[in-house]
Amino acid sequence: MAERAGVTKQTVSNVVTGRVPVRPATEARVRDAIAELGYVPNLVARSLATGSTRTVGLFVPTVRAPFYAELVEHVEDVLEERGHRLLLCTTRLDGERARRHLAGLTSRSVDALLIAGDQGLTGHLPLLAGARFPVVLCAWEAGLPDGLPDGFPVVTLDYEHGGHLAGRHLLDLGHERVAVLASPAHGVRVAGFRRAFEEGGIALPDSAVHLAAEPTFRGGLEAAAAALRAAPGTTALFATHDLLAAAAVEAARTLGLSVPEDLSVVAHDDTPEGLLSRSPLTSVVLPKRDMARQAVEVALGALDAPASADLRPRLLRPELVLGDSTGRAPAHGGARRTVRP
Amino acid sequence: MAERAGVTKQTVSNVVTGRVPVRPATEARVRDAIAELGYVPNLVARSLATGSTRTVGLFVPTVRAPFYAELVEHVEDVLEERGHRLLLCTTRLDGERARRHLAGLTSRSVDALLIAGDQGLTGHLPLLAGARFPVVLCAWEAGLPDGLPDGFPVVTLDYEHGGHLAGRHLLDLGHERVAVLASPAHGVRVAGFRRAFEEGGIALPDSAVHLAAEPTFRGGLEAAAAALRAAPGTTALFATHDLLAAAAVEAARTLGLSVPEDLSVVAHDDTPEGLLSRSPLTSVVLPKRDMARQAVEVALGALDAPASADLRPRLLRPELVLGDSTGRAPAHGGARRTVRP
DNA sequence: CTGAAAGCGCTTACAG
DNA sequence: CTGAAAGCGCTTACAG
Repeated sequence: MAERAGVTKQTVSNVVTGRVPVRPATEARVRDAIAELGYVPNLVARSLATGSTRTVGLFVPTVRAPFYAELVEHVEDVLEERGHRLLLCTTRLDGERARRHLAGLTSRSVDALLIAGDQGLTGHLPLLAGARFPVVLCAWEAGLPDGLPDGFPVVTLDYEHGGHLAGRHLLDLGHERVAVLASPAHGVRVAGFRRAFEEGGIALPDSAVHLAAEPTFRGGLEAAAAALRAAPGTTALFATHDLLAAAAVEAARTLGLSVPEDLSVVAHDDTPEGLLSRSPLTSVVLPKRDMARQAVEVALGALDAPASADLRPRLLRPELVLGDSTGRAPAHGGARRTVRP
Repeated sequence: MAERAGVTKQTVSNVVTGRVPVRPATEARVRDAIAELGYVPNLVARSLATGSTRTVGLFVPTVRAPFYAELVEHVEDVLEERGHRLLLCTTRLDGERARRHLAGLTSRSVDALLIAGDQGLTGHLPLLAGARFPVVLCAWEAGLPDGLPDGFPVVTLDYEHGGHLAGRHLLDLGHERVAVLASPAHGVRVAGFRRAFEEGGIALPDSAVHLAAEPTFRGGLEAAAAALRAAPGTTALFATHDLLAAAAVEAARTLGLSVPEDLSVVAHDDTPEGLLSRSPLTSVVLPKRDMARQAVEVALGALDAPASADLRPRLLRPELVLGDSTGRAPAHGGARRTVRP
C-alpha cells in the first residue's frame, strides 16, 4: 500500500476512486506517494469488493469472417469508451465449445456477455438461463429458437429489409430477370429480396437462387457461372456477401460481360471501400457500429436497472450504398447477348 | 457457500481444487450439495487468493487482416488447452491506444501478455518494462528497436527465410526476370527474396519492387499492372500477401496472360485453401499455429520459472506449399510475348 | 482426513 | 474530511 509513503491510510482508496472528497493537501501527498512508489491498484481485489470486473465477454463464430472481425473491433471501441475490457471467445460454430466457454464465465468473471451470430448455438441457448450476468444476443439472422428462455434482449440487423433494399434497387433500375448467389445461412436476406420482386409483381423461382456452400472466391465464381448459364437472359445478380459479389464481377468478366452495362451486381455487406473488388460495388451496408453500441448499452444497462430492460428485439436497418456495379437493365436482354456457350 | 448444504466447511475448497485428498463419502456429499445448489466458485475471489487470473492478454494491430484473425484463433486454442481465457485488444496501429490498454492491464488483471505485430508500437515498447507480468513479442517482422528493454522473449516467424524460399523456387523453375508486389511493411520478405536471387547471380533492381500501399484487391491489380508494364519480359511475380497475389492472378488474366504458362505467381501467407483466388496458389505458408503455441508456452512458462526463460528469439521457419500458380519459365520470354501495349 | 484462522487488496458504511 | 473495522469469496498453511 502506498499509504505508508504518504501519511494517510485507506484514504488512498478515496483519492483513487474519487468517491469521497479529500482535502487537496492530503490528496497531493497521496498522489506523490503513488507516483513515487509506482503504485498500481489491484483490479482483481477491486472486482471482488465491488462485484464488477469491468470486462464484457463476446462470443462470435469466428474472426476470420470480415463481418465478425469488424464487429469485434466495434464492440471493443464501445467498451473502451465505457472503461471495459473485452474477453473474446470464438465458437467456431461448435455448440459444445461455446458451452464450455460459457461455463467458464459463469462465475462473475464477466459483467455481461454478448453473443453474436446464430449458427451452432441454437441447441445450447437454454444454458444461458443459468448465467449470472446479462446476456444479449446480436447479429442474429434466423428466427429465435423456441428453446430460448424469455427475457433475453436481442439487438440485431434487419436482414430481411437489407434483402428488400437490394431487390427494390434492381427493380427500380428495370431489372426483371435476376438471380441470387447466396450462402446457405442467408435465407432471410434472400426472402427480403424475393419480397421486393413479389411486390413488383415478379415471382422469383427457387431455381434462380444459387447456393455457394463455402465462402470462397472460387465458390462465388462457380455459383455465378452456374446462375448465368442456367438463365442466359439474366441482367442482374444479388450476392449475399462480399466475397460472393467480388467473385460475381470477375465471373462476368470471364464470360465477356461488362459490369454494369451487361450485368448489374448488388452486394450485401460489402465494405464501402470494396477491399475485394475492382471498383466499389453497390451494396447493402449494415450498421454494425450502431449494433455494437446498442448491444453494449443494453447489456451494461441491464446491470444498472435489471427491471427496465426493454425486451423487444431491436432491429437496425441497413442502407443501400451505390457503387459502380449497378445500372439500368439493358434493353437487349443482358447476358443473353454475349454469354459464351 | 455450499458447505451449509452438505456438512463440511471449506472442505469444499479441497474437493473443488483437488489439492488435498478428501474422503470419498465426504466428497460425494459435497458434490451433491454443489449440484443441488448450483454452486459456482467465484473466480475473482480465487484469483485474488491465488494471484492468477487464468487470463492472457493479446495485442494485435487488427483482426480484420486474415493473418491476425488466424493468429487470434490459434492463440485462443492453445489458451483453452491450458485453461486460460483470452483478453483481446486491437491496437489499430495506434501506439497511444496500445499504451492506454497496457496501462489498463498493469495490475494483475492478466497473467501474461502477447504482443503481435511490430507496427505502431515501437515507440511505446519501453513501457513494457513496467509490466508486472511476462510479456512476449510475436509475429515481429522488423528488427527489434533499440528502445526495447532486455529480457523480452520474442517468438516470431523467419520472414526473411520465407522470402528466400519464394525466390529459390522461382530460380529453380528458371525464372530470371521477376518482379515483386509488396506491402511497405514487408521489407524483410523482399530482402529474403532478393538474397535468393543474389545467390543465383542475379541482382534484383529496386525498380522491380512495386509497392501497394493499401492491402486491397484494387491496389494489387494496379501494382501488378505497373510491374508488367514496366518490365514486359517478366515471367514471375512474388506477392508478399494473399490479396496481392490473388489480384496479381486476375491482373494477368486481364492482360491476356495465362498463369502459370506465361506468368508464375508465388504468394506469401496465402491460406492453403486459397480463399481469395481462382485456384490454390503456390505460397510460402507460415507456421502460425506453432508460433501461437510457443508464444503461449514461453509466456506461461515464464510465470513458473522466471529465471529459466530462454531469451534468444525463436524464429519459426515457413514452408513453401505448391499450388497451380507457378511453373517453368517460358522459353520465349513470358509477358513480353502477349502483353497489350 | 477435517476444521478454525489468517490473508489476498481492495471498497464501503460507520464513527470520530 | 479522515481513521478503524468489516467484508467481498476464495486458498493456504496450521492444528486437531
